[in-house]
Amino acid sequence: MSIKVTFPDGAARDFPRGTTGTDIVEGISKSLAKKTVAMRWNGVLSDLSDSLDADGRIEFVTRDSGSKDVVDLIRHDAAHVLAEAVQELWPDTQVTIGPVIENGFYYDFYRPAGPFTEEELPVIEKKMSEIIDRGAAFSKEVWSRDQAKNWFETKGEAFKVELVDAIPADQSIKMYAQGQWKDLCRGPHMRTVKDVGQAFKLTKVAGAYWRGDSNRQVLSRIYGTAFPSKDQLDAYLTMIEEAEKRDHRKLGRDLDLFHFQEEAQGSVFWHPRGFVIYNQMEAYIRRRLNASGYVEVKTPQLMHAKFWEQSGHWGKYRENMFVVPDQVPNTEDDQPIFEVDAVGDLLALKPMNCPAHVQIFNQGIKSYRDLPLRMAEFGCCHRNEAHGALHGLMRVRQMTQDDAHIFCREDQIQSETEHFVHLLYSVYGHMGFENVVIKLATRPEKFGGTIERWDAAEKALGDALRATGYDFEIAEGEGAFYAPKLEFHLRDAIGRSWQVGTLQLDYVLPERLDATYVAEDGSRKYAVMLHRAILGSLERFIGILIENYAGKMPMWLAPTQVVVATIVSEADEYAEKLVRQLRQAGIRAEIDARNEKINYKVREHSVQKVPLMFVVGKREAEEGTVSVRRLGTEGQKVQPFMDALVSLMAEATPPDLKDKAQQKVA
RNA sequence: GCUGCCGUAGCUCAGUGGUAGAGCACUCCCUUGGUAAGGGAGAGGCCGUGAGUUCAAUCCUCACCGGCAGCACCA
Repeated sequence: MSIKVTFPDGAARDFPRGTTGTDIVEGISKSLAKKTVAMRWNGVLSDLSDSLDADGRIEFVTRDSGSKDVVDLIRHDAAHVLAEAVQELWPDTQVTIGPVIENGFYYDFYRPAGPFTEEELPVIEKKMSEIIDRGAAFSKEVWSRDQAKNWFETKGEAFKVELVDAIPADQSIKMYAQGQWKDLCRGPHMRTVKDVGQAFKLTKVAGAYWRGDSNRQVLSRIYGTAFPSKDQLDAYLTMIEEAEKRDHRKLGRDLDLFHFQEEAQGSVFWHPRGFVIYNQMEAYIRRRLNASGYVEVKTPQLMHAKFWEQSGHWGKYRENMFVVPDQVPNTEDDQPIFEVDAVGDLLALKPMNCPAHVQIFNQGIKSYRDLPLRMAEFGCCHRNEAHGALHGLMRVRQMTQDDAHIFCREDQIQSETEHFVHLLYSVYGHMGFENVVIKLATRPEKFGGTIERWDAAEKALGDALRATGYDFEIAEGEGAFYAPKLEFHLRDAIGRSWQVGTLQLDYVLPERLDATYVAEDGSRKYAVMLHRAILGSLERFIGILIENYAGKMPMWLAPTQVVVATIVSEADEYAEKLVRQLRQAGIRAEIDARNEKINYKVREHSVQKVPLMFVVGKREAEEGTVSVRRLGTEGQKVQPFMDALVSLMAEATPPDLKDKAQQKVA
């Protein structure tokens, strides 16, 4: 009996049934066999030692290819080595899981003596090196459920026992041994632990909940990363260091954009320079919304708790709301400040704008002809986020969203979605973002409404997305309880992904708050609501912008667009005149006539990331010129001031207005 | 909120059981210098807060507050 094995180049050969990948590769060439650590069998990444029982396609995974397969295998195996090292050092430590993640791997442990410390990492790394040098081969065994349970129970591995129990009955239980050490694992693995190589590093320790459940045991997680070569590891570590320099929290302080302080945790103090960016962004998005058929409204910050009961927020969202007693505070020192025992005495700061927008929709009677109604608000919302969740501008307690609600008919969902996605991509394009990840978040376990409606809504969103041609992922079960949603994610400097834009399809709120319109046939129908935001919160979006540009904001957003710097004090008067003219032209210009050398001024404004400098000395003052120096470039260009002003004005035009100007010309 | 680490001048950080130091920034003086740091002087800190140990605490212990990382939660 033989099987037919097809190679990547299309050639096919017969091998005896039960041949292993190792047999095949060794038959081809010793040098290839030496480099090969795993295979793809019919497209599935597999152990090289697997025996092959049917016809199929084979592809060898070589360690020096540097492919994602190899990197993942190295990291996965490194996680096993990490676990063995930890158990060798602290035998009473229990192992749990150790997956590969985007830039490395981690392993969660339970150590009775307490969590690991940073200081222990080098010790563990050393032990890992030893284990790798010992070079034990990986070998796979398929065990029965009882055998696996007994083995882990005997070893006191309570977490592993739970994992074994969780494996579906129809799946086999695979154990991988590396020498004496064995772990439950779905594999695959490389040939030996030596294949991991020495280009690995443990990066940090942190707590993590067992099975991601905050009610369960906190485990001690060790993060690490590994690469095929030392050079790649070093390059990665350098990249991380560089990325940390663009942390918006650091840049916010260095560039005097904003600050936080403990009396207002999670709320931003925008400094004049930072608020320029904020205002530019708000003005930009307001123009875009106006041009896209939105109307703008403003609704109350504080509303009665009864209102939130009606909207459903009081029940579902109260723990995230800031609640304020509707009472005069007691001024007696020995008395409680407030005496509140009923919802009737409470107000709440709005965490969302949607219910208030429904109130505006509900004023007067709406006809199907009024739909879609796109209602926007730069709504300032307060959410009582957990302390540990706060993160600079990315996660705040007071935020302003470029929020809007589209009230529409069921048959308008798809066209409104497409309309929105096009607008969103146009905005992201203007902001310089190309890598947008879209997720379609589908029905969660707990959901409101009917399955039919969910299916229809998910289909509408999916169809609309497909019509726009953008790729998207499905985030299974991640939808809001009332509706599926689209999430638009951007990355920060160190690769963390943040949701910015969103589009949520909501049938529930219009029904709760009675948002109806008169249909063509005269009947009353509930409107469908699309909750949508492009930037998400302005705070977060600006945080991402700062990191994306490493603080070097494009001209239209730069807090200071140009500094006129004098070389000698004889040019002061000329410089003042230029700044006046620049400001009259709407340019954000500053003068630097300090008693400092030009080198010093150039350095300082470069560090402050001012995009342009007009340097003026005696010569320029006499000739009516400026010496233009652009951030990030060497050398300068002397040109007449008016020429420089005209090109600066063009460059400082916001991208949407630039587009418009171009359209006019065309 | 949970786990761990951290908390000294505006910033970045040294440091010691006997109440503190550097560089940059800041103020003043000298210097008018042609594209990334000219020279000098000065001012600036209840060493996060509160208890405890000690003859003595910025340093040791505990609690609290805050920051950071991860988790959980989310724009």
